[in-house]
Amino acid sequence: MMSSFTAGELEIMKILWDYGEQKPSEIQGRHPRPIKNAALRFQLKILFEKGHIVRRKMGKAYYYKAVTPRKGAFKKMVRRIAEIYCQGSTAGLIAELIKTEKLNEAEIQELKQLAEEKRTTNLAKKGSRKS
Amino acid sequence: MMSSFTAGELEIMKILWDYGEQKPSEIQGRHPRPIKNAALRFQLKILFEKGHIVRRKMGKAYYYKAVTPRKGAFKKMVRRIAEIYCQGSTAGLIAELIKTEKLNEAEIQELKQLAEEKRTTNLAKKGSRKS
DNA sequence: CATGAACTGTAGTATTATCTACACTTGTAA
DNA sequence: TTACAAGTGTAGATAATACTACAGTTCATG
Repeated sequence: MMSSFTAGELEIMKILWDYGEQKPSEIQGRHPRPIKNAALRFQLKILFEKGHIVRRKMGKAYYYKAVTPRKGAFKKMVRRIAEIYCQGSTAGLIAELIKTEKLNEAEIQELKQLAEEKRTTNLAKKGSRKS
Repeated sequence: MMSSFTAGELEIMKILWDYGEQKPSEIQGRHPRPIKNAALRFQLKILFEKGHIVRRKMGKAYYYKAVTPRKGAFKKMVRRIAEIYCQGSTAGLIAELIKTEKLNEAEIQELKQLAEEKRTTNLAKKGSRKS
């Protein structure tokens, strides 16, 4: 569906996002499950053809790098999950998460703090829009 | 990967979650894209075989109903997105959402309120554990 | 400059997801 | 009770994903 990633593609994208430009054997070593070098390279090829990664030759190997940004993929997944479980509302999604996820005291304080910061930032924007 | 849904399966599960027990033609009418009746029924069959839905005959049609709960699927997707984008921390995920999603004044207040309620609930539990 | 470890390209296969076509069945209403 | 609209089951096509095998290429090194 859409331009979202398959499970296998995500495994690889995560490694590229986490560790930056790498050659296949490096990715292979960081892969969460045993995967043959050729199988991995085949998936890299697909990601390359879809435009999610680029590559350049250095020495005798190709080094692969993500071009589709982690944040963009994140946003897409968030929209989707909000769509399916929270009538499309991301605020509703956050509310649901606060209600259902385990959070300790420090984490809750942190979230309240972030919410407050968000509020003042919003107000500042609103103010500047008028001037 | 895992026992999570494919894109097509999710489209159907969402309809079953939203509208309850239905027959294929009804689901077809609510499907987000044009889908042939037989194609839809084929996907229902897969979901049935995987145990995500059940069916019973009423009149001449089978009526399908979700048994896999919406909340469980939600949790699974949340874990996954937290894994990929927030080092597995759901608190980190919530923080990221607060920082990056558009939220209006009322929504922010609501979230702060929820966080506070969560805090007091946590404290209550901690207290009762001692007695 | 020969050699071998490290890479690459690609052809072929298995599996899964999705869709299509079509013939058979059933309930109901005239 | 017959006819037909509404449903059903299923075989087979197609496409995408994932994996395997293997032969060819490249570069650093003795």
